[in-house]
Amino acid sequence: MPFIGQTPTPSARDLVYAKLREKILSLELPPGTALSEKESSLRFNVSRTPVRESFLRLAQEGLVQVLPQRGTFVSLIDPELVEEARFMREHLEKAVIRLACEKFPEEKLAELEANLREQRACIEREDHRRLFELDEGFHRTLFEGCGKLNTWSVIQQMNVHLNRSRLLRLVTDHRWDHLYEHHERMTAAIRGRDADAAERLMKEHLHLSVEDQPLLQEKFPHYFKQGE
Amino acid sequence: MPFIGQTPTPSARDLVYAKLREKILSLELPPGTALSEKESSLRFNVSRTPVRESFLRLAQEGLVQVLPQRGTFVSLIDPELVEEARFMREHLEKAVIRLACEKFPEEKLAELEANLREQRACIEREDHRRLFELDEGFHRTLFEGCGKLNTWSVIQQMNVHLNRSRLLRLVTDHRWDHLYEHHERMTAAIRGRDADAAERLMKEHLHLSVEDQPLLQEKFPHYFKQGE
DNA sequence: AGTTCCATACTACCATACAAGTGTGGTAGT
DNA sequence: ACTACCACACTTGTATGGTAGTATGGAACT
Repeated sequence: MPFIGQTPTPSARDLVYAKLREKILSLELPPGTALSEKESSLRFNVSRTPVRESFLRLAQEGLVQVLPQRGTFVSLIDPELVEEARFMREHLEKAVIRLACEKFPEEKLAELEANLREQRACIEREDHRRLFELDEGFHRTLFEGCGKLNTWSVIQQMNVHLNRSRLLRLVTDHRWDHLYEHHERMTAAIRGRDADAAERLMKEHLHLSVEDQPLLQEKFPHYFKQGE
Repeated sequence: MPFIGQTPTPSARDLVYAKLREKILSLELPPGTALSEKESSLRFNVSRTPVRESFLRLAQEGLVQVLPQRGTFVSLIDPELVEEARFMREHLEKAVIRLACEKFPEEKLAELEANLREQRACIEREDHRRLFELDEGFHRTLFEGCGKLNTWSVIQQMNVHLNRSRLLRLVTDHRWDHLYEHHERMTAAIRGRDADAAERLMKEHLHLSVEDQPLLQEKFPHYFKQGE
């Protein structure tokens, strides 16, 4: 029996998809890079079919752009999408953290606090990569504890654009301390059931992520889609 | 030159996708129906490839479920997804209608009012199908006027589940009059820049769409995913 | 020198063949 | 009658060849 679970054996398509997505989100494949079914199929030692299918999936998520008979390219970061991703997150996460102040399973709260501890450790040893993941995990746990995990998934999809932008920012700016502080104060607000404070904190927190967006666009102009 | 525009000639894949999606959302292919790449390829007179690719796309949107080596099935309606879709819409649309009360282009406001007129006509001649579309259009215009069209697209994706449920409701219940009245009052609130009233109206409006969800699940049990 | 045209080397799209896993119904054995 | 087993008819996953459209560089012509 080949391990029955959510992964009854990951297909070649899924593997290729995961690797490409990883490379795109980490900016190892920067915006604008040309991809090719054939080249990728050689690179991953599979046929063109699974490569092609992973391209289509990435295209649907907006990570690549497929131009028929011309080529497939890593999408430029669209500032409009970045802003709307922030907008969505702000309003949905404000609503969720309000829910959390009413009712939140103790187990998940402990998970948040464990996450906080690891964040502290990451700041010590300046492991920004892992800190980025922990930030994701923190917010995810919030949604999970409120039974809104599907909502989080949908946000995630829009979030890929915001995240590429945030990662770019990480290159030039290392002030990630506020981030931890925010998370800590939000957790405290949930414990204290102070919905108004929690909502206010969340709003500030999410506004930070696009704080110097214009500077980024100036610094890496060829990575961004220019306004119409 | 083959008409350069947004559709440089729709591919076979896109055509198959559009037709299947249409059939699924209209419940012509009810939840649970078995599909097959081969059968569909014969039906649409194309090879398996474009059919397969449209299946994958539908799967990513959650409209079908692909079980490797077993088959592809139209997804059951997941009540959890229906509720979260409503949750997302409530909070995002409340935020958007608030924006609309601050600033909304006159042109789009006129569009809303034209939509309202057509809604009235549809109620007269009991064209519920078209009324459903107009309802979609009304909300879409709201997002468009606020420059949040991408957000609407993301909502739409989650919305497919909510919509199948709403369509099911349409079969048994024809009281669509409130709907028009709500839309009219929301438009008035925007004109009068009364954000609090607008937000309250929107909240009520969206709560209506899942009003008798439990009854539906009782009436069409085999269309819904049962609780874990 | 500048312009037009065309061969060529790409691209993604589609059709088709084969591989591998799954469910089912019939059959042989008990 | 019942059970175990196996062949077979499905399913999706992968590989590959051919088609049509696109971009590009060089040759021929003005």
